[in-house]
Amino acid sequence: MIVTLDYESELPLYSQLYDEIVRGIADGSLTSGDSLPSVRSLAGDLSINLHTVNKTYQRLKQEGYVQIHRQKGAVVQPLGSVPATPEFRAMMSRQLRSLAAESVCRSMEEEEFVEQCRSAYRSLKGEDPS
Amino acid sequence: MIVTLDYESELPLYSQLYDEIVRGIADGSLTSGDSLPSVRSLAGDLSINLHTVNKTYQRLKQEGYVQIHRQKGAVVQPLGSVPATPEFRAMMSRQLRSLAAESVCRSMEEEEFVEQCRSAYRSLKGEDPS
DNA sequence: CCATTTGTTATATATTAAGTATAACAGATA
DNA sequence: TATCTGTTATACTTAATATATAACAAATGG
Repeated sequence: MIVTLDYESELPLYSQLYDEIVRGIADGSLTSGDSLPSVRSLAGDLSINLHTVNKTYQRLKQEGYVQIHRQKGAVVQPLGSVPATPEFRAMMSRQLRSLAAESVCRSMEEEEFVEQCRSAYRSLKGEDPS
Repeated sequence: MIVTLDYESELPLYSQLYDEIVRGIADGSLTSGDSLPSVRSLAGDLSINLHTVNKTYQRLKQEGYVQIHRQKGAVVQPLGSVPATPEFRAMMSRQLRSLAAESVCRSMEEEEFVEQCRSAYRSLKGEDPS
């Protein structure tokens, strides 16, 4: 799994890393039982601090995406073991409303907006984006 | 237009305020030619600093949502005068991919995901969310 | 048994973002 | 000419982000 970080991004590094790993789980490149690299080795590969990686792993654990064992490291949980909680849905709704508002202001019609969303979803599944 | 700010949010105040105003433009409660409150009066109403409001207005201006005149203040531009630039589409795509990845991990099916997106869009237009 | 690797915890520090507090300036208006 | 407007400048506090070291504890493999 190849991870690239953008130091110019407004998103913090630990957050970018979090996103990439979640994407890996979603698209199947990371699957149940896989171990993530150790915090030290991944930090070394990315040339960032071990605590930054650790913060990412702690968040992944808190959400339930991985379990952390003393020696095996961060182990990916089965896809679907994390429920769509009300908190998640609320967060999703907030973000979607902001995106939708900007899209409306920019004259994006409902169908184009929805198709962008659908294509984002399908791109994870390796399906035809159409 | 009623604006409420959440000091517990991870989003900065100027960003929350930005979102609310864009939403106002999108849903029609703010329309072409309307003047936003002066930075001082809005800051007073919200009990925040004038610079925080000013930062919001500067971003709105930069995006093209408002024009700022010396005495009239921030004047809302016609809906649709801001194009869906490639930069906007890229930002939208990034956010949607993150949302979609988390949704896939949480076993949200494509149709449910897409319907959440559609409903976020429709809620702005006062249409039936179904 | 022992060295190594693992996550974990603890400090300390530097940088930047966010928000506030004041003050002053300049253009427009009544 | 007061008074409103946005604007600019300076200073300050707080919190978030990221880094740098160091040490500890559990598990593994030789």
